[in-house]
Amino acid sequence: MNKRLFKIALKEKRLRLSYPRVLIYQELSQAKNLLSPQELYQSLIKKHRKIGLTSIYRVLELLESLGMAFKVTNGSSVKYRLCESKEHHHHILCKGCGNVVELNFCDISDWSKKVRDLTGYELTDHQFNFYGYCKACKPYRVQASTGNG
Amino acid sequence: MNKRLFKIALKEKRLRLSYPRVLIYQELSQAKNLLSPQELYQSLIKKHRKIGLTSIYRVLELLESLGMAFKVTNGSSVKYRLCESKEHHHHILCKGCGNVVELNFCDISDWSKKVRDLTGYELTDHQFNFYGYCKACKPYRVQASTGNG
DNA sequence: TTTTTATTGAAAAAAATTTCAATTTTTAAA
DNA sequence: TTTAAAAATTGAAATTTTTTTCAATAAAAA
Repeated sequence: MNKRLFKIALKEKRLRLSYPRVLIYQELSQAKNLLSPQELYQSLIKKHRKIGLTSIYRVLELLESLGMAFKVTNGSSVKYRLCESKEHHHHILCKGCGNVVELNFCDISDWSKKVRDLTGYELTDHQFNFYGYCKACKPYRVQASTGNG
Repeated sequence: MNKRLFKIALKEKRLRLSYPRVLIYQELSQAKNLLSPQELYQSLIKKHRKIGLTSIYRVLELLESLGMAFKVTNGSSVKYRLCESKEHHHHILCKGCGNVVELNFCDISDWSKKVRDLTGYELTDHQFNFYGYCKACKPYRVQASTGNG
């Protein structure tokens, strides 16, 4: 997702396009792999950019809340990547290599109705995550859980 | 979910039914509200139980990985509750009061096929979370996001 | 029992969050 | 424009939360 859209998203929420926000956004968008807050911080420091670790955490959280970044928690490791699509979507993660693929479809209508009827809740949003093995990892797969009822 | 099932689950995974595990399980099962690791720890210390904070974190993680507890992250607050059902299920959280309801259904067949066809991944498990407002909070609802595509 | 193996918890380390004064950005006024 | 005022944002330091390490202990198996 490109910088222009970030700018627009910020404007919409009356948030400011500050230097740290741009820095962090750019660094993420250039990254080949998922980045941890620490990696992101070190990477910027190495480039002699003025940035505080606090801002790293804050901006990553902001990007996630805007639906522009995806947070991958793997055990105790936390990493982020920018989303390719600006539309609402879900993700699937490979349990072997950690690769993430975006799923740009979302048929939630049946679910919504069922959930509403069953609980009386008014749905505002949702989050689906899928886990599995990608084509490359499948052959090496050991002891995969089934765990989906 | 009762203690017997915890015992069985541990045995299946060749894990031991240790005193800290039982303690924490019981404390959670008696809790009226969701509990943070710190709350759980303080609560046990007040009752003069011998327990380390490290174990709290470890056992909560264990329970979650067994599908017996649910971790609710709300901003920077982390809380846990025991699941009522031992079957695979999903959750819906109220954005107003934080209440959690279990959703004991899961029609994932369409999704599975779609995801497999689209990505080539072999699915092992998934996690759905829904957010919204419960009946009680609906009238007070302010500025709800739509965010579900 | 004895042996093997898993688990614990204190302490240390690391990660994440909060606080708050200084700074930056935006808006409003001249 | 330029300047002044208002509001949001920053980051260093302090704090809190979470994780790791590892020797001691407890549980299960032999």
